Amino acid sequence: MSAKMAAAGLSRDPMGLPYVIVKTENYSVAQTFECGQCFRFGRVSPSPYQVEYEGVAFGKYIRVAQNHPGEVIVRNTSLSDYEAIWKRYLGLDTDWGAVGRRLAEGCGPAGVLAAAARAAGGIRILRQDPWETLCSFIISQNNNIPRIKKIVEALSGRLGAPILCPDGVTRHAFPTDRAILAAGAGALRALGLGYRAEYVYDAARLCAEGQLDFRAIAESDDLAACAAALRRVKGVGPKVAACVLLFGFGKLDAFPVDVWVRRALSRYFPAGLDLSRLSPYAGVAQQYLFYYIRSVEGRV
DNA sequence: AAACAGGCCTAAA
DNA sequence: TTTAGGCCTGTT
Repeated sequence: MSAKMAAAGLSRDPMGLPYVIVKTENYSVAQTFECGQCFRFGRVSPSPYQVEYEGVAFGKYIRVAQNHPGEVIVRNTSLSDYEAIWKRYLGLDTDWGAVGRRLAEGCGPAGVLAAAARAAGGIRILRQDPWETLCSFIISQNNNIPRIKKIVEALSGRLGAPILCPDGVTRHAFPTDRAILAAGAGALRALGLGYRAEYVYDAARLCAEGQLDFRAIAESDDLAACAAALRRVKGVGPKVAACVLLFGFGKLDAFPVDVWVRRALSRYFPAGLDLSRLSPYAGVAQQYLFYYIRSVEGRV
């Protein structure tokens, strides 16, 4: 994976934004940001690029653009921020070819998983901020993606640190645990979280009290233990815990089972699916399946 | 207008 | 250990 700034003196694109071009393989920016793993990115349209998404992560505003599957353009970033943040966030430090080969050998050339991999193989699992991921997927429960996005934006806009962006718009970071704690559960309810307000508040409380050790989770290889740690937060069950491990910690073997995946499993694998065949990348297969059945059902 | 949305909690078998 | 209701809120 190579990243380079444009040559010296050309470090800004025609719109005046500093950018980095990354060579890669079979990367779909659209699938990656539309597959439901993150809630703060949206399509930029019109755009001089074939596809372009914009959003906030790790307290910074970026745009991610693409003209073909072999190249990703990260806009509004310095090279050092790319190396320190975006390379990892965008999954550009992972050998996805190896992931694909392992999944292919686990599920064979025919069958639904192979079809799903063909349809959704451009997806990259993002490595999002664990705290933001935890809150976002608590909010996601019994909820739909447009409203999840709306709530996360409301939370950020009200409680997150402002970010002045090059287009003159002020955007906002995702709020810290302290900010949520200070706001109180009532304020969260007023922002539209509904009964999830108490859950997010509880997450903030545990974090602020040091009862939730993200570093320990990040360093552990014991998925069950990691999930158990996350489930100490009220409102975090098996599905949300798995999502946080997959999308917030890059634990690619975590396998969230939601209504869609449950549907896919019962429809396509009535006899059951042996997840160990997909290990240690079962979560990637999960995301392919999720994307696949939703596209079959016309939801994407 | 009843049901549903990338679940989870509590109570009860 | 598994199962039944209830839950904020917006949309269809």
